Parts: sequence; C-alpha cells; structure tokens
Amino acid sequence: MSSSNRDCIVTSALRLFARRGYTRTSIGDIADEAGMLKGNIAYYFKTKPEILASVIDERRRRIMARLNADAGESAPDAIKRLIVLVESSADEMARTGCPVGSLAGELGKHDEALRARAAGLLVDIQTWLEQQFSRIQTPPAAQASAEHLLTLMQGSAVLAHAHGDAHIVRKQMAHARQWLDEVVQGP
Amino acid sequence: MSSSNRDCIVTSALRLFARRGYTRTSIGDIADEAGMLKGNIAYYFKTKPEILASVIDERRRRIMARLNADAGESAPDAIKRLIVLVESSADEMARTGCPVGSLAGELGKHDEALRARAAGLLVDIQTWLEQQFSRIQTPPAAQASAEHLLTLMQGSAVLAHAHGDAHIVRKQMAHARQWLDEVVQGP
DNA sequence: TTGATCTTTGGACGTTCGTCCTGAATAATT
DNA sequence: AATTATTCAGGACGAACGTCCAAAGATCAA
Repeated sequence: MSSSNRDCIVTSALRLFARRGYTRTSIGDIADEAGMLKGNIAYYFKTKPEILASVIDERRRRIMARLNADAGESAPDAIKRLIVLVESSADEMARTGCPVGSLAGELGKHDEALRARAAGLLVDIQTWLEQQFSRIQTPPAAQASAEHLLTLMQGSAVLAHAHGDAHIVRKQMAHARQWLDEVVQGP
Repeated sequence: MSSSNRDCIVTSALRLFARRGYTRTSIGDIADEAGMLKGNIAYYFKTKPEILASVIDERRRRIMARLNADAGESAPDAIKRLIVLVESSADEMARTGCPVGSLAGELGKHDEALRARAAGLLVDIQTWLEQQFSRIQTPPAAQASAEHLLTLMQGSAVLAHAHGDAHIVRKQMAHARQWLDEVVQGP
C-alpha cells in the first residue's frame, strides 16, 4: 500500500510532537519512531512544516471524530462527553500538556502561518462547543460558555503539566460539571 | 560596575524567552539584544540553562514584588490586584502568551530540573493566592479557589495567544471578578 | 607608571539539524 | 520477462548552534 508508511510517519510525529514539542523533535527522531531512515521521510514530506501540517490535520480528524461520535444525544450529554474525554486524558496532560493547547502555544511563537493552523484546532473545538451550548442558551451566552469551558480545560492542563499532577485536571473538570449543571438549569 | 552587563544579559534574555521561547532563542540573539558579542556572554554564563535559571529568578523577583507591593489591603483587594495585573498584561499575553505559563509549558518538555524550576514560578503565585484566600475561606476551600483562579488565568492566556485576541483574557477576568464576589459573600 | 585583575573580542571547534541527491530495491504494468 | 514507476537507503552538504579559548583591551590598586 502506498500511504501506509506515510501514515506511520504522521502518527509517529503526532506522538513525538505531543511528548517533546515541535522544535525539539528532529526528523531523525521521527524516522526512528517510525522505524525508517530520515532520507525516506523526505520522500513523503519535503519540509518539516509539511509534516506538521499533516500532524495537525490528523489531530483534528481524531478530535472531531470523537466529538461527533454520538450525534443523537442531548447538548448537556455531548458537553459532558467532552469533559469525560479531558478527564480520561488527565494523566497524559500532566505528563506532556494538552496536545492541542501546548502545540498552539509553541507554534504561536513561530511564524504566523503555523500559529493560525494550530489555533484552528482550538477553534474547531470551540465552535463545536458553541453549537452544543446554542441548543440550551442564546447565541451570545453560548459563545461565552464555550470560551469559559475551554479556558478551564486549557488552564488546568497548563497547571497539571507544570506540577506534573493529573489531579488538577480532574478537580477543574469537576468544577466544570457543577458549573455546567447551573448553566443547564438556567437563571 | 561589574554586574551591569550581567543584568543586561538577563533582562534581554527575559524579553526574548517571553517573545520566542527558550529553545528558539539563541545565545547570539541574546547577545544582539544586549548589544554585545556572544563570546562575552560565556564570560558571565557558562551554559544556556544557567542563563535560564537567572531569567526565572528575575521573573520571580518581579512578580513577587508586584504581588507584595501593598501589604495593608484586604484579601479581596489583593486578589483583585492580581486580576488587574493580568488584565493589564492582556495584550502581551495575546501576542506572546503568559510569560510564566508558556515558559513552564515549554520547559516541561525538557529535562526534569528545568520543569521544576519553571513550575516554581506558578507555585509561588498559587501559594500567594492561597494565603489571600485563607483570609476569607477555610484552608481546603482556599486552595481550591487559588487553583481555580490560576486555571482561569492560564487558560485564558492560552486561548488569547492562540487566537491573537486579548479580549479573551479580559472576558475571563471579568468572569473571575464575578466569581470572586460570590466567594467573598460566602455560601 | 607599573603590574595584576577583570572584561571584552573575535573566532575556532564539534555537534546537530533540515534538506537534497544518487543509486539500489521493490512493485506495477505491458 | 522486460520495462517503467514507485519507494527506500545512506550519505553529502551547508547552516545554525552551544561551548570554549587565546589574546587584546580596560580598570584599578600599589
């Protein structure tokens, strides 16, 4: 198959970018992780940013697949499913940071094109959240709610990563559940 | 004076680490910013992590000086002063991320020693917050409140940096003020 | 002024990295 | 089976970086 090795490169880079970040991951590292020589990577990807682009797209695909997995559920259930997803990633976040937020943070200090591409991941999640909140709130409030929940997720990931303590994510997500219940029940 | 140039190196590195991150800032960059040759930097600092250590210490000194500037005020006023400080840094955060959180995030992917040192900055702020909340809450609740407020600050910085939009910080800090008022007024 | 110490210069050195290139191996097609 | 296209191996190359050093320059006490 033609794209099997290409996929292997992308998933290997996905792992390494999350674990060590984009800058500190060399193409040689990716080649090792993928079990091939770096010369072969050049066959599939001309440049390193090109790899990054595919990694971001792959990450987006995975996230959106998870978010849209169960289309029939209620808005609060859908939002809670994202909270559960974050909770289940708490240990990984404590070890390596949020794979979305930390990538966006690092790339934000590179050129503009990469920042925008990484930020797109956050925008997608936020847009999805806005859609869910729109089903139980008026549009302006829904936008604020989406932004607030995403803030809690990203902030707790930063703190958990800094402290190396997954509990911080779980505590803030518990806080988020409680806040969500208040939002659902209305004023 | 002997330490004038050394201080210049530290403050130059402080600026550049915040703007471009630690990894993407070369010693040559620091030398340029400080107006000297990189060979001279080696006279003051043997290695790059050594520069980082001084930068972190300098950042800590600046933050703690701000936090402890007005010792006579009430706990809510002190906490609000930190919120104002974050709000006034909203534009910088949108441009380069939170100088504390993004450094901790990046260094968390390096070796353990650097992660711990950068995390110390966050711990200091959190400890200060816990002390303030302890004056109006019981200790366990004070710890949770400190963690929650710091989560909001770090999370809004991540989102603001990703979007390049300082409004996000201001909105979440407005949210934090409201939350703080509820905490102050008790159950 | 002389000598000793501190500071600065400019570049050398080895390493790592991203990228590119040539030829070999493999797969596909006729 | 022969030919062509695709895929892979291995290394070459220059650029950038952290570190180190020897000598020149500046500062200051005796």
